[in-house]
Formats: sequence, structure tokens, C-alpha cells
Amino acid sequence: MSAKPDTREEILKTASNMLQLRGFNGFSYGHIAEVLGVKAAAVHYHFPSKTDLGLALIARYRERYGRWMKDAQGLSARERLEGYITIYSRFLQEGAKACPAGVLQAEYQAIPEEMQRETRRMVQEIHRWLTDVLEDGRRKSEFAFNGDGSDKATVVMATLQGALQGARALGKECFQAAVRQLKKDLGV
Amino acid sequence: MSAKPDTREEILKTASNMLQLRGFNGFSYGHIAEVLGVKAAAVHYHFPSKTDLGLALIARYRERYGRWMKDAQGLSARERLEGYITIYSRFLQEGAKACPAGVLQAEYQAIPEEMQRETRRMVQEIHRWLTDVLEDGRRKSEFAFNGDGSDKATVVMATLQGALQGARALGKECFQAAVRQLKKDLGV
DNA sequence: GTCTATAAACTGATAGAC
DNA sequence: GTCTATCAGTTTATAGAC
Repeated sequence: MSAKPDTREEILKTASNMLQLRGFNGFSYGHIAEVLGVKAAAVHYHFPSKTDLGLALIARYRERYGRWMKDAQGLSARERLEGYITIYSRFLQEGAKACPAGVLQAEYQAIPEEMQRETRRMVQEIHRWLTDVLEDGRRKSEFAFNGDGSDKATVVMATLQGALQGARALGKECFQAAVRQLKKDLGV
Repeated sequence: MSAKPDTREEILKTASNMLQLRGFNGFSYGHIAEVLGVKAAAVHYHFPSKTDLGLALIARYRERYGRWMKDAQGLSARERLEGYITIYSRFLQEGAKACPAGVLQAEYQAIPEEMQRETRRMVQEIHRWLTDVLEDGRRKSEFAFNGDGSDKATVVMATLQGALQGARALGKECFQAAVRQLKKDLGV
């Protein structure tokens, strides 16, 4: 198995990297093709339009988040939060990648409408999940914070997203600093 | 006065809007020219290369921040923080604009090296200023928070930046929610 | 000094070769 | 089914008109 080159998967991997490093409008079919050693038109075979490629990327991110959330279901709120943070921490290790949702939101007005819609869905899904984790954790005294759980989820998401981007200008320590503070603010 | 059309200033205004709404790679000289009712090449007269335009934009943002910080010097830490938040709040009102630094960091690897450097300077400047405000405020018991002032500044910047972007997917309330939580976490 | 006509390179996309 | 040759439109940039 895995003997098949599976160009489609290679395209998605390459495009995902470029999206997180350069933004959706920061790479072209030509860039992807160059990495894979094919012509740009070969990429068009697998993803006819760039919108198709973008939608496939978002769908992939959503699937992964979904699978991950399902796997984490049994864990304590604290462990789930820890795991969530680890996802972002890994992005940083993989060469200062930003959060996909963050990148897409940053250039929101410059991506196709369908991608805007799917981006919204992805973000809303994560926000709902995180709200639940935080409120559950507070009920069980794993976390301590004031105010709405939904508000706190907004802060946590925004902070991790922003800190990942901030790491480009302030260095990687920026992200660890943000995580430290976030935890302090959650009484962890 | 102000009889002169001052194309240069019009270009900067238009480009600034587009940068905050669409990202640096999300607009072209053609887009700007269309808004101003001239040809794309006319824009090249004022800013020979797109890098020149980008650098002028960042310089402009830095000047404004600098002037604003100077004007705020006499104020209490709490007032300075409030003013800082208002800057972002205004971005949101002006049609869901994102923070310039946030946008540039999001597509960091896809902007010219000189712009990366100037972006870093801008972010570091703001970070230093905010660290000072937070530590000063804590000394004078205007704020209450644990940990390093620099860490806290990282969180505040990242959160506002992230929340402004998050407003695209979660709605404008997202930003107010983040501000509410930030203030709670500062004991304000 | 200011802008337009024009070119060279790139980008997204189609038609057709293997 | 998979990929290459090729095209039309855009984007950045230059040379030259007013």
C-alpha cells in the first residue's frame, strides 16, 4: 500500500502548507506543481478550479477537527483543552504555520463566497466545542473564570490564532507566553 | 486648501482599506486605479513597485500609532488601554476591517522581505508600549493580573487581533465578547 | 510632474495528447 | 484516468506622451 503516488493527496498536503504559510492568495497552481514536479495544468485535473481546491482544504480541516474532537470525548475538560492547544503548538513547530481558520479570516473578503461560508462553519464548530469544554470544566472545578463560557471560548480561540500569527513578528516564545497567560486566566 | 486632488494620499487610503479587508496579496494596482478612476500605471508613478506601496503603508501605520501613543502619554494606564482597544473597535465599525499587523503576519511568508522586517518593527513597538502600560497599571493597582507584563501584552494583542479576524466568521459580537473577557481578566 | 499606452510575466483555466 | 500544450485574463512594471 501507499505505493500509488496519490497526486491528489500530495496536492492537498502542499496546498495546506502553503495556505498556512502564505495565505490562500499567496500561492498558485504553479507553485504547487513545481513542488510536485508536474505542470500546473495537472493540478487542475484534480481540482478544476482554485475554489474547488480551497473547499477541499477546508473540508479536510473540518474532518480532522471533527475526528479529533470525537477521539477526545472521553477526556476531562482540562485534557481536552490541553489537546486543543497542542494542535496549535504543533502548527508552530512545523515551521511557524498559522491557524488555517485565522489565515482564511484574515483575507476573508478576498476568498470566494463558498469558501467564506465553509470557513464560518468551521470556526463556529470549533467555537461551540470549546464553549462546551470550558463550561463543562468550570462546572467540574477544573477551570475558574468569570463571565460567559462563550465569551471565554472567543478569547481562547482568538488568542491562540493571534499568537500563532504574532510568532512571526515576535518570535516563537510569543506563543508559549500567550499559552502561559491563558492558563493563568483559567486558573490552571 | 485640500483643493489638490492629492492622488498619492488617495492611493494610500484605498490601499489601506484593501489591505485590511483583503490582505496584501488580495488587491492589485488595477483595483486601486479603478476606485480612483485612473489607469493602473498611474499608481506606479506614485509607488514604483508594490513593495514601495506596502512599505509606505506600514510606515503610515507606524507613524499613526506613534503619534497616538505620544498623545496618550499623560493618561492613566486604564485610559491608555481603553484608547488602544478603541483603535481596534473602530476598525470593526469601519466595515469589519482587520488589524493591519494581523493581516501582514497572516500572510507573512508571501510578502517581501523588507515588508516582513517593517512589520516586525511595528509589532514590536506596539508590544513594548503595551507591556509598559500593563505593568504601569498593575503597579498603580489599576489592573490586576498574574505573570509577566510582557506575556499579558502578548495575550492582549493576540486576542484583539484574533477577535477582529474572528468577527468575520462569528459576527461582530465576537469582538465585544473578547473585550469583555479581556477586561475581566485584567480585573477591570 | 502626472498620467497613458504597452509589454513581460504570471495566474487560472480549457482542450486535447498519451 | 492522468497529464501536457496552450490560451485568455490579470498583474506588475517600463517607456514614453502630455
